[in-house]
Amino acid sequence: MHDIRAIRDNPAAFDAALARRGLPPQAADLLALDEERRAKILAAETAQAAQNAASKEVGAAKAKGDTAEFERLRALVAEKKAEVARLTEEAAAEDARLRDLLLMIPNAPLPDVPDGPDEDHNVELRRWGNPRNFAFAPREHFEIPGVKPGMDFATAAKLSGSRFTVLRGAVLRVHRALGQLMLDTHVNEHDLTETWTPVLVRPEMMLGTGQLPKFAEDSYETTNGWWLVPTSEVTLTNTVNGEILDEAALPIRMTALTQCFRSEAGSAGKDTSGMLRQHQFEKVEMVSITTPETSRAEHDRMTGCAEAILQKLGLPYRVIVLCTGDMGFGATRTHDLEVWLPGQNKYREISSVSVCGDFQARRMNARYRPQGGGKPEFVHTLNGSGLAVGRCLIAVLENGQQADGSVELPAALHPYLGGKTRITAEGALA
RNA sequence: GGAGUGGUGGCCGAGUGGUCGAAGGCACACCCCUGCUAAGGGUGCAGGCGGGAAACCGUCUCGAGGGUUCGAAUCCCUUCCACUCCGCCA
Repeated sequence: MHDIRAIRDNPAAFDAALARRGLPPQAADLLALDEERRAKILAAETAQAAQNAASKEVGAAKAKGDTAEFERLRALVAEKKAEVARLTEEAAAEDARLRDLLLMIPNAPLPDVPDGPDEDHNVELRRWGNPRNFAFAPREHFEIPGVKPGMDFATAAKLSGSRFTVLRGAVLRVHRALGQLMLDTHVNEHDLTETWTPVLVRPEMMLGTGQLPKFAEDSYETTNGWWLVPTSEVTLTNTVNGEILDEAALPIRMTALTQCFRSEAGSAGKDTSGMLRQHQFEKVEMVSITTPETSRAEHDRMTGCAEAILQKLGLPYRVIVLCTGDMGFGATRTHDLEVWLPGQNKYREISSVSVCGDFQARRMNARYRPQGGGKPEFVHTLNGSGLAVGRCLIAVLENGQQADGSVELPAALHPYLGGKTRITAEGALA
């Protein structure tokens, strides 16, 4: 959420930021509403002050036994009270209107984010690793003979419908190993605190991180008003919702392995084969809570944490910075990691690492008290996948596939597989 | 699901109709003393909103919403949440 005072101070900068997102200017409308709102507040508070003053006099009049004056003041208070009630209600309504509008406006891109309308204008920052040369036509993950017995879409469709997968045996073991490898790496080597959270949350939390109110159709709501998290960014980030933290406690670095639930509304026809795009998937998430001064450096650090996983697995990838038109709602800058999928012969997103500035913090009212005292300030928040486990499984399978239908697994996984190194063409761990 | 208790400032914790935005403690900041490793003293220190160049002023907030009253953290209603006991249960 944007700070209305910042918009007041520099409306042109605000509209320029919107323009970079491909949105029409809104500062004038917002500020007009803000004017109205402040006028209402002033009127309401002036009336309130009058009522309070009269109230005090009432007490004095009563103490003196001045009945006439007492009754006169009583009437005055009653009159003011009605006026106050009307004006405060109007002021609150203006305030809510303004807030509702602000909640729907995306974050401003940082200056060094490339401009562009869509993903074609994203900029590649670097590549790591070289795609294998296959002496045969590499298959997509769900076509690999050794994978097929462990990846059952028909049964999943019976149970739940499309965009679900049933995993079994060796493939599932690799899936589980990947999650463990990621968590261990982040905990042991990156100093993140492993955290286990609910996946059902109150709507206020979804509002805090920005999924609500604008993107309600992308997530699932339960019959009693909980929401299934589309990412544990929601729970990890909202752990500081409403808090005033000591600066000394920052940065707070968390990681979690959770189920994620997305309705994938609007993605009909996209990635319908395999388990690339699912309604339910597993993801290791990273979240950092920092001061404003350190959030940019933290962004690079977090990007590195995600890259480390792909490097351990020997999976070729590239890092891109999303252009203004492709960035998510709450981000000021986003790095996507795209892993090489030989079956598709392209790089596909496997991680997205964003620095959100104080955008989410303002929604959550999450602050810290600066060292040396002073007023609380909003924290900065960052989140990133480290990594999407299902997509990582796909990458491991496709990159490790052999001509005979078996899959060679990365050495980093072997300890998590009881020393086994491959999936046979028949689907067994060996 | 049944019965009960409770929600106060960054934290802990007093406060049961007016003099309370709120004692005390902790934490934190600055200063003094001491002189050395969980010593002492002093001062300051809730947050939001609005006005103001600023000093500062106004206003709201004691989970939330509503009510009683001239006046509510304190009384009443509703609601949310937490905890305890019982029941059920992975």
